[in-house]
Amino acid sequence: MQHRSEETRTQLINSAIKLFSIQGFNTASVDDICKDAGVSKGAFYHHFESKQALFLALLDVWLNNIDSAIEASREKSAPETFMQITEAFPYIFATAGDHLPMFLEFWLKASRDDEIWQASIAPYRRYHKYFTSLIKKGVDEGSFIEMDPELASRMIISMAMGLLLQSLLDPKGAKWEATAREITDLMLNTLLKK
Amino acid sequence: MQHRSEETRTQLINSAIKLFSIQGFNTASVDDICKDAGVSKGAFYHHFESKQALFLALLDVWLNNIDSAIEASREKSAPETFMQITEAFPYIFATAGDHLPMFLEFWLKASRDDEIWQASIAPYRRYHKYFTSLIKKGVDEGSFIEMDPELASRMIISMAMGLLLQSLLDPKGAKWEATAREITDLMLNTLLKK
DNA sequence: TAAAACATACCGACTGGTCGGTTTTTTTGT
DNA sequence: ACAAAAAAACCGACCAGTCGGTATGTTTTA
Repeated sequence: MQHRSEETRTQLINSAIKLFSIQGFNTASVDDICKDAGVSKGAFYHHFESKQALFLALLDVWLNNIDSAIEASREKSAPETFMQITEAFPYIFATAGDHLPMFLEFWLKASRDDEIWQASIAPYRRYHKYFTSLIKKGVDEGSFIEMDPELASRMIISMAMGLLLQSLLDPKGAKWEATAREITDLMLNTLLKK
Repeated sequence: MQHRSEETRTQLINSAIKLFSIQGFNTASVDDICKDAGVSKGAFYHHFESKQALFLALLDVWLNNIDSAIEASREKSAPETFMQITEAFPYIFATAGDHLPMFLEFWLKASRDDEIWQASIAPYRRYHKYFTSLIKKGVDEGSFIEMDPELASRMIISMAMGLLLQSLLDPKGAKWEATAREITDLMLNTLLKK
């Protein structure tokens, strides 16, 4: 088979996402991941230098997914408009919501591991800048109430993060996850529109 | 000494909070905790049935702290008024903000461990009910805009959770943690007041 | 046939938890 | 009041098992 090597690597990453989400980084052992992927330990260390390197590869995959989602939403709506915010959110929810424990796992590890922190923070800054610029534009055009743009964007992102967490925590989680987009819209319309 | 037993237990809990916050539940070993507390392993397992039992004890301490904070804020302001919300937030921020990694640790473990989930969810339900009743009252009295009370309270709690997380994640974390209360007030005043 | 991909066997460090025994505190008997 | 006895608190060596990682051998690919 030609692409066997690539398939092995993909299998390892998929199994890692699955097991890290269920068990967490520490509890899910390398052996577990290999077993789930149907691959030997030797194959694992052929593709990844260490368990930490695998985690960084996972982070890379995840950030690329979000990147694609944002880009897709930018192409769908007119450039640099307020609609981009509401367009982008469903993508972010869909991508992050599927692997929410993994999401938290990233944050926890990033807060304790500088290598992972550095890998995570750059895209976060990019999104933050993106939202900020959009809101600033809205304020300049008079379509939003007067408010510090950075503050406003931070509040919106906070809303999104909080809602994501609540959909994990709440017994009615599924219900709220489904309406997360509507709540965000309501928030945007109520808070920002004049 | 009379209270030696009690002091040993307290020391173990304090060391556990400290090390779990820094290293996380899995990485911080029982030996590490005992060493930090200046106590033997035998003493540890005399006070706690298992490492998991220690974690549940920590959760109990933390929830009691928040309980006290909420109660304190209820006593300070007139009963069942809107002010209680803004009064309570600084306490919640102060209590949770000090041990934010621990905060995430609780959530992660709760999402994977039903025993911890059950221990965590009851107080959460209580606070949620508390906020909901306050907002419902405001709507009835006409001091808030028309809005589903549960939805409104959920948005506020989401804001608070999201802001807490951001203060951990952001390089300007300290700045935002300091102004978290002001942002929440702004949110409340802008979104809910007619 | 050489190199890349994968499998197997193994290592030392470390883990949560146990256990026999010692010290300290409290209760009891007189 | 005071020692004897019982109970609670504490100690630290130790166990069986697991971990991430390595060394070496076998198969597959180009």
